[in-house]
Amino acid sequence: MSATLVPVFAALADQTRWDILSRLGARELSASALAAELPVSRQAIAKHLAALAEVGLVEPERHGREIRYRALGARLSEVALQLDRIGAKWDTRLARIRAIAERL
Amino acid sequence: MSATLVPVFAALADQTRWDILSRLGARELSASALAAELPVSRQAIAKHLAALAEVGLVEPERHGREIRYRALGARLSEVALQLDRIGAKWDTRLARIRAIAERL
DNA sequence: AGAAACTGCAACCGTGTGGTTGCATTCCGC
DNA sequence: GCGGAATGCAACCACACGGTTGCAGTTTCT
Repeated sequence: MSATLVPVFAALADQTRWDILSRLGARELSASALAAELPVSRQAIAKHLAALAEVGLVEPERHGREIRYRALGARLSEVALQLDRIGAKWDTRLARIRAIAERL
Repeated sequence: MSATLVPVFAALADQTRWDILSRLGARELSASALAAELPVSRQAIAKHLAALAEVGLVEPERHGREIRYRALGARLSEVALQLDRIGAKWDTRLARIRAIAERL
Protein backbone atom coordinates (compact mmCIF):
# COMPACT_ATOMS: atom_id res chain seq x y z
CA MET A 1 0.00 0.00 0.00
CA SER A 2 2.56 2.51 1.13
CA ALA A 3 5.57 0.50 0.01
CA THR A 4 6.07 2.87 -2.89
CA LEU A 5 6.23 5.80 -0.50
CA VAL A 6 9.41 4.76 1.28
CA PRO A 7 11.80 5.83 -1.52
CA VAL A 8 10.13 9.25 -1.64
CA PHE A 9 10.70 9.76 2.08
CA ALA A 10 14.27 8.57 1.71
CA ALA A 11 14.70 11.28 -0.91
CA LEU A 12 13.17 13.89 1.40
CA ALA A 13 15.19 12.85 4.46
CA ASP A 14 18.17 15.02 3.65
CA GLN A 15 18.69 18.71 4.35
CA THR A 16 20.82 19.34 1.26
CA ARG A 17 18.06 17.99 -0.96
CA TRP A 18 15.60 20.36 0.70
CA ASP A 19 18.02 23.21 0.05
CA ILE A 20 17.98 22.15 -3.59
CA LEU A 21 14.21 21.75 -3.72
CA SER A 22 13.51 25.12 -2.15
CA ARG A 23 15.68 26.81 -4.79
CA LEU A 24 14.11 24.83 -7.63
CA GLY A 25 10.71 25.72 -6.25
CA ALA A 26 11.53 29.38 -6.84
CA ARG A 27 13.13 29.03 -10.29
CA GLU A 28 14.62 26.44 -12.62
CA LEU A 29 18.35 25.90 -12.16
CA SER A 30 21.12 23.69 -13.53
CA ALA A 31 23.33 21.46 -11.42
CA SER A 32 26.24 23.87 -11.87
CA ALA A 33 24.13 26.87 -10.89
CA LEU A 34 22.98 25.05 -7.76
CA ALA A 35 26.56 24.10 -6.92
CA ALA A 36 27.45 27.79 -7.04
CA GLU A 37 24.85 28.57 -4.38
CA LEU A 38 25.32 25.58 -2.10
CA PRO A 39 28.36 24.50 -0.09
CA VAL A 40 28.73 21.14 -1.85
CA SER A 41 30.35 20.01 -5.07
CA ARG A 42 28.54 19.89 -8.41
CA GLN A 43 28.78 16.08 -8.50
CA ALA A 44 27.09 15.82 -5.12
CA ILE A 45 24.29 18.03 -6.45
CA ALA A 46 24.02 15.85 -9.54
CA LYS A 47 23.56 12.77 -7.37
CA HIS A 48 20.88 14.52 -5.35
CA LEU A 49 19.07 15.63 -8.50
CA ALA A 50 19.16 12.06 -9.82
CA ALA A 51 17.69 10.81 -6.54
CA LEU A 52 14.96 13.46 -6.63
CA ALA A 53 14.16 12.77 -10.28
CA GLU A 54 13.97 9.04 -9.49
CA VAL A 55 10.97 9.61 -7.25
CA GLY A 56 9.38 12.26 -9.45
CA LEU A 57 10.02 15.28 -7.25
CA VAL A 58 12.08 17.04 -9.88
CA GLU A 59 12.15 17.16 -13.66
CA PRO A 60 15.09 17.83 -16.01
CA GLU A 61 14.85 19.90 -19.17
CA ARG A 62 17.62 20.53 -21.68
CA HIS A 63 18.06 24.22 -22.33
CA GLY A 64 20.98 24.89 -24.60
CA ARG A 65 24.07 23.18 -23.28
CA GLU A 66 22.81 23.10 -19.73
CA ILE A 67 20.11 21.02 -18.08
CA ARG A 68 17.76 22.90 -15.84
CA TYR A 69 15.64 21.21 -13.20
CA ARG A 70 12.32 22.24 -11.75
CA ALA A 71 10.54 21.11 -8.61
CA LEU A 72 7.24 19.32 -9.13
CA GLY A 73 4.83 20.56 -6.49
CA ALA A 74 2.08 18.30 -7.77
CA ARG A 75 4.12 15.23 -6.88
CA LEU A 76 4.67 16.55 -3.37
CA SER A 77 0.97 17.24 -2.91
CA GLU A 78 0.23 13.74 -4.18
CA VAL A 79 2.45 12.27 -1.46
CA ALA A 80 0.83 14.55 1.09
CA LEU A 81 -2.59 13.23 0.14
CA GLN A 82 -1.52 9.61 0.59
CA LEU A 83 0.01 10.47 3.96
CA ASP A 84 -3.14 12.18 5.12
CA ARG A 85 -5.26 9.21 4.11
CA ILE A 86 -3.08 6.82 6.10
CA GLY A 87 -3.17 9.08 9.13
CA ALA A 88 -6.93 9.36 8.91
CA LYS A 89 -7.25 5.58 8.77
CA TRP A 90 -5.25 5.20 11.96
CA ASP A 91 -7.42 7.69 13.77
CA THR A 92 -10.69 6.13 12.69
CA ARG A 93 -9.41 2.78 13.95
CA LEU A 94 -8.61 4.31 17.30
CA ALA A 95 -11.90 6.13 17.40
CA ARG A 96 -13.68 2.83 16.87
CA ILE A 97 -11.73 1.20 19.72
CA ARG A 98 -12.48 4.12 22.02
CA ALA A 99 -16.15 3.86 21.19
CA ILE A 100 -16.15 0.17 22.07
CA ALA A 101 -14.26 0.85 25.30
CA GLU A 102 -16.76 3.51 26.38
CA ARG A 103 -19.67 1.20 25.67
CA LEU A 104 -18.32 -1.40 28.12
CA MET B 1 10.78 26.56 7.48
CA SER B 2 10.84 22.89 6.67
CA ALA B 3 14.02 22.16 8.63
CA THR B 4 11.97 20.47 11.32
CA LEU B 5 10.46 18.11 8.76
CA VAL B 6 13.68 16.33 7.83
CA PRO B 7 13.82 14.14 10.96
CA VAL B 8 10.23 13.05 10.37
CA PHE B 9 11.04 11.95 6.83
CA ALA B 10 14.14 10.17 8.09
CA ALA B 11 11.86 8.27 10.46
CA LEU B 12 9.48 7.41 7.62
CA ALA B 13 12.21 6.35 5.21
CA ASP B 14 12.38 2.76 6.40
CA GLN B 15 10.19 -0.16 5.46
CA THR B 16 10.44 -1.85 8.86
CA ARG B 17 9.15 1.27 10.55
CA TRP B 18 6.19 1.31 8.16
CA ASP B 19 5.53 -2.31 9.03
CA ILE B 20 5.49 -1.26 12.67
CA LEU B 21 3.32 1.79 12.02
CA SER B 22 0.74 -0.13 10.01
CA ARG B 23 0.34 -2.61 12.87
CA LEU B 24 0.15 0.12 15.48
CA GLY B 25 -2.42 1.87 13.33
CA ALA B 26 -4.67 -1.16 13.72
CA ARG B 27 -4.13 -1.78 17.44
CA GLU B 28 -1.79 -0.89 20.30
CA LEU B 29 1.12 -3.28 20.72
CA SER B 30 4.23 -3.66 22.87
CA ALA B 31 7.76 -3.95 21.50
CA SER B 32 7.80 -7.66 22.36
CA ALA B 33 4.47 -8.26 20.65
CA LEU B 34 5.72 -6.48 17.52
CA ALA B 35 8.91 -8.52 17.58
CA ALA B 36 6.79 -11.67 17.54
CA GLU B 37 5.10 -10.53 14.30
CA LEU B 38 8.10 -9.07 12.50
CA PRO B 39 11.31 -10.74 11.30
CA VAL B 40 13.61 -8.56 13.43
CA SER B 41 14.77 -8.68 17.01
CA ARG B 42 12.97 -7.00 19.87
CA GLN B 43 15.85 -4.55 20.38
CA ALA B 44 15.68 -3.46 16.77
CA ILE B 45 11.96 -2.80 17.23
CA ALA B 46 12.70 -0.83 20.41
CA LYS B 47 15.11 1.40 18.49
CA HIS B 48 12.53 1.99 15.78
CA LEU B 49 9.87 2.83 18.33
CA ALA B 50 12.24 5.30 19.98
CA ALA B 51 12.90 6.93 16.61
CA LEU B 52 9.20 7.14 15.83
CA ALA B 53 8.38 8.52 19.28
CA GLU B 54 11.14 11.10 18.87
CA VAL B 55 9.27 12.71 15.96
CA GLY B 56 5.82 12.28 17.49
CA LEU B 57 4.52 9.56 15.18
CA VAL B 58 4.01 7.10 18.01
CA GLU B 59 3.12 7.33 21.68
CA PRO B 60 4.03 4.94 24.54
CA GLU B 61 1.69 4.00 27.37
CA ARG B 62 2.51 1.80 30.35
CA HIS B 63 0.00 -0.98 30.74
CA GLY B 64 0.96 -3.32 33.53
CA ARG B 65 4.49 -4.53 33.05
CA GLU B 66 4.45 -3.90 29.32
CA ILE B 67 4.56 -0.68 27.33
CA ARG B 68 2.11 -0.45 24.44
CA TYR B 69 2.55 1.99 21.59
CA ARG B 70 -0.05 3.56 19.35
CA ALA B 71 0.31 5.35 16.04
CA LEU B 72 -0.63 9.03 16.00
CA GLY B 73 -2.53 9.70 12.79
CA ALA B 74 -2.95 13.36 13.65
CA ARG B 75 0.81 13.87 13.53
CA LEU B 76 0.97 12.24 10.12
CA SER B 77 -1.81 14.43 8.78
CA GLU B 78 -0.02 17.46 10.21
CA VAL B 79 3.09 16.58 8.20
CA ALA B 80 0.92 15.97 5.13
CA LEU B 81 -0.53 19.45 5.45
CA GLN B 82 2.90 21.08 5.58
CA LEU B 83 4.00 19.05 2.57
CA ASP B 84 0.97 20.08 0.58
CA ARG B 85 1.55 23.74 1.40
CA ILE B 86 5.12 23.55 0.16
CA GLY B 87 4.07 21.80 -3.02
CA ALA B 88 1.39 24.37 -3.66
CA LYS B 89 3.91 27.18 -3.21
CA TRP B 90 6.18 25.66 -5.85
CA ASP B 91 3.35 25.42 -8.32
CA THR B 92 2.12 28.96 -7.78
CA ARG B 93 5.66 30.20 -8.33
CA LEU B 94 5.84 28.35 -11.60
CA ALA B 95 2.39 29.52 -12.60
CA ARG B 96 3.48 33.12 -11.99
CA ILE B 97 6.57 32.66 -14.14
CA ARG B 98 4.53 31.07 -16.92
CA ALA B 99 2.10 33.97 -16.80
CA ILE B 100 4.95 36.46 -17.16
CA ALA B 101 6.47 34.46 -20.02
CA GLU B 102 3.19 34.40 -21.91
CA ARG B 103 2.77 38.13 -21.53
CA LEU B 104 6.08 38.82 -23.27
C1' DA C 1 38.14 24.43 -35.54
C1' DG C 2 39.13 25.20 -30.89
C1' DA C 3 38.44 26.77 -26.27
C1' DA C 4 35.29 27.19 -22.57
C1' DA C 5 31.55 25.50 -20.00
C1' DC C 6 28.53 22.06 -18.71
C1' DT C 7 27.37 17.20 -17.86
C1' DG C 8 28.54 12.16 -16.94
C1' DC C 9 31.12 8.31 -14.95
C1' DA C 10 34.11 5.91 -11.63
C1' DA C 11 36.71 5.14 -7.64
C1' DC C 12 37.31 6.16 -3.05
C1' DC C 13 36.39 7.61 1.97
C1' DG C 14 34.03 8.43 6.50
C1' DT C 15 30.13 8.22 8.96
C1' DG C 16 25.45 7.17 10.13
C1' DT C 17 22.37 3.60 10.97
C1' DG C 18 19.68 -0.74 10.89
C1' DG C 19 20.61 -4.94 12.81
C1' DT C 20 22.53 -8.32 16.09
C1' DT C 21 23.96 -10.49 20.64
C1' DG C 22 24.58 -10.33 25.57
C1' DC C 23 23.64 -8.84 29.97
C1' DA C 24 21.48 -5.91 33.56
C1' DT C 25 17.17 -4.35 35.36
C1' DT C 26 12.46 -3.82 36.57
C1' DC C 27 7.96 -5.43 37.49
C1' DC C 28 3.95 -8.59 37.67
C1' DG C 29 2.00 -12.97 39.43
C1' DC C 30 1.98 -17.24 42.02
C1' DG D 1 9.86 -13.68 48.04
C1' DC D 2 11.02 -15.66 43.80
C1' DG D 3 10.79 -16.92 39.00
C1' DG D 4 9.54 -15.37 34.67
C1' DA D 5 8.47 -11.92 31.36
C1' DA D 6 8.92 -7.53 30.03
C1' DT D 7 12.10 -3.36 29.06
C1' DG D 8 16.78 -0.87 28.94
C1' DC D 9 21.64 -0.35 27.92
C1' DA D 10 26.03 -1.20 25.56
C1' DA D 11 29.15 -2.95 22.35
C1' DC D 12 29.75 -4.47 17.97
C1' DC D 13 29.15 -5.36 12.76
C1' DA D 14 27.97 -4.60 7.86
C1' DC D 15 26.26 -1.83 4.55
C1' DA D 16 24.28 2.30 2.48
C1' DC D 17 25.00 6.84 1.48
C1' DG D 18 26.52 11.72 1.30
C1' DG D 19 30.53 13.73 -0.10
C1' DT D 20 34.97 14.27 -2.54
C1' DT D 21 38.45 14.25 -6.45
C1' DG D 22 39.74 13.24 -11.11
C1' DC D 23 38.98 12.61 -15.74
C1' DA D 24 36.31 11.84 -20.07
C1' DG D 25 32.62 13.32 -23.17
C1' DT D 26 29.47 17.07 -25.41
C1' DT D 27 27.77 21.20 -26.91
C1' DT D 28 27.99 25.87 -27.81
C1' DC D 29 29.87 30.22 -29.05
C1' DT D 30 33.56 32.99 -31.25
